[in-house]
Amino acid sequence: MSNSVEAAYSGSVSAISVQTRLAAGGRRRTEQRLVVAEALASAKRALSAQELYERIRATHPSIGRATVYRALEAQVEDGMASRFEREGHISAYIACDPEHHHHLVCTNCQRVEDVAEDVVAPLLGTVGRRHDFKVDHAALDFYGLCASCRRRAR
Amino acid sequence: MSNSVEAAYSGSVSAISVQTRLAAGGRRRTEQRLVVAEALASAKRALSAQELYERIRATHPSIGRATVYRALEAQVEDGMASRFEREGHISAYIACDPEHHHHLVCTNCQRVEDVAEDVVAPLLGTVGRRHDFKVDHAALDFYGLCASCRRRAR
DNA sequence: ACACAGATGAGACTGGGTCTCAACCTATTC
DNA sequence: GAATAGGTTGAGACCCAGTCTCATCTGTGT
Repeated sequence: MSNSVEAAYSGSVSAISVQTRLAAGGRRRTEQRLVVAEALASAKRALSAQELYERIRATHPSIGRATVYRALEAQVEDGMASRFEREGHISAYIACDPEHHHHLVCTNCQRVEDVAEDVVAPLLGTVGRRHDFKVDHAALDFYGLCASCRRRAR
Repeated sequence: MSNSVEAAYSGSVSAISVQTRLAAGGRRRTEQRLVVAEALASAKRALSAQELYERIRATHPSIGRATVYRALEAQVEDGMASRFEREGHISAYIACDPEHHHHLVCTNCQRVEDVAEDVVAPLLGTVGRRHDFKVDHAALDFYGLCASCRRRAR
């Protein structure tokens, strides 16, 4: 496998932090897990496990389907990705920073943006107080049309 | 089938509005759809389609599995219920008012509360403005421990 | 280098969900 | 109330995302 995988990392998720988190909690840093993380990070949109598997197979034909599923599961657990639901009862995954867990999902182009944390943060406290409920985690996903799809629609 | 189905309705969702919405958009009012709506409404917690099917079979052994799935799907479309994801990639459903689409899900007892609408409503506008994104719908689900489970835990 | 334990790949398997189709209802029209 | 049209139902086949198993391999601490 190529070491260009490293170089492929760019943008908000640095290669170093990915390297670190790939080995979180007694997990091993394997080529496959790195490839899956890279493929997801470079997608910049929500992909199902199956779609990701097929993409990866183009360049790494020997990778197993179960490996991709397991790697995605591990990434979600370690906060490197988050999962949400797409139409048709299938899971979709997107790479993300551990601090940005809420998303704007464009229902047209499937592109995903992070929601600014300071917009949603106050809500968690408010909700907990108002309902006497200890919020552990929340899935705040907004679906709609992104700016460019809206422009194109006209 | 009994007409006690009607009587079973109580609380926030009135029998009349259910009757009306059961026939929304050229849909027909059938015994089965009414039974499914009733069973979900009286559950007061999130149930998977399979669980609901089994509950209903206890009193209506002849109902088909597909019918329950279809009825739930229709209810979600018509705003009488909403669907969200439970651990293990399965969908869970809960009856709700068309105005209350956001939930506090207790990860211990699976009970679900509605989030007060006025708490989340401002957020939709804010998010749309901040990110130049036309929010169509949002899934705002908060997971954690409800007051009574927290008390019991001590 | 060695040993241990986590990770992998292939494929069987599971089970939630969907589809098909003939028979059946519900609502509407005459 | 009979006729009609078209949505709905139940049974079971079917699909496919996701999981499990197990022999083999490989990363990691010593």
